[in-house]
Amino acid sequence: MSAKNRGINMMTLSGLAEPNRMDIVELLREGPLTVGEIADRLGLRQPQASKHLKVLSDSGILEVKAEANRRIYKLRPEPFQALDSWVKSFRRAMEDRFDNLEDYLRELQNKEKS
Amino acid sequence: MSAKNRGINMMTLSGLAEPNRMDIVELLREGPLTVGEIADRLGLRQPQASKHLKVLSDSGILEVKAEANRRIYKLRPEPFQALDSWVKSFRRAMEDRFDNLEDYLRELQNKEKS
DNA sequence: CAGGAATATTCCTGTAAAGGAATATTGATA
DNA sequence: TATCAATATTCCTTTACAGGAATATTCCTG
Repeated sequence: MSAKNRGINMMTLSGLAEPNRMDIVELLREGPLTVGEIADRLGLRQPQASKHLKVLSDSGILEVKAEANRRIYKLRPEPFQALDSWVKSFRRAMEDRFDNLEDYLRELQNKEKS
Repeated sequence: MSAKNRGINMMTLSGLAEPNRMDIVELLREGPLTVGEIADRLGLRQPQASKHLKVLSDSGILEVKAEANRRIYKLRPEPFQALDSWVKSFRRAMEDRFDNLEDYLRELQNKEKS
């Protein structure tokens, strides 16, 4: 019943809003990688890498493929598409209403008269 | 000398990655508003509204215009443009490299032989 | 200039989340 | 099956941050 509808999944944002996780995402641009490689390349300890990867997976940003011993993580397109739509939806707001502060000021003035 | 360069400002993400602040941003789509109106419409207490607005301003997402007693907050386009560029820059990564997990698996196999 | 409205700030408290260290789990291999 | 490599999980501690309540600040108006 909770989990308000916000046009974008907040987990995507909070997932990305942490430096190490952002670095992981940037690294995975180049292609899928194992936990070990991710940790190495970013200078993270393995457990922390695993934890961040879990957060990113739970938020839908990454997916895992188990390959024997290894877990190979890669980016999922969906959250990025969603983020793209969301950001795009601001274009109109930006162009239109933004700089008619004037209108709003006039409104305020009117309300003074009460 | 810190503040790593990440193609996107993390403050934009952490600014947005909080439900009340996201709600404020969504609300301000419709146009600029005073602190009091924002608090009213979102059912926030005035001090919390002010605090969130401060975070959003400091992160560059909002700007303020002082009008006598009131402070009128509105969205700034730049962070949204930046976010748009950043997200767009993933398109190639998505299309190209994503689903050649196969390549990576072969790589891994080769490394086994050492 | 006293009082009130709009907003910001401070202080306190609770909580979520990140890092460190240790350990558990799973799969491959000798 | 004992062992090793790769990864996940747990427990602990510290820290960042959000909300509540109170108070400060600023500006307007009688």
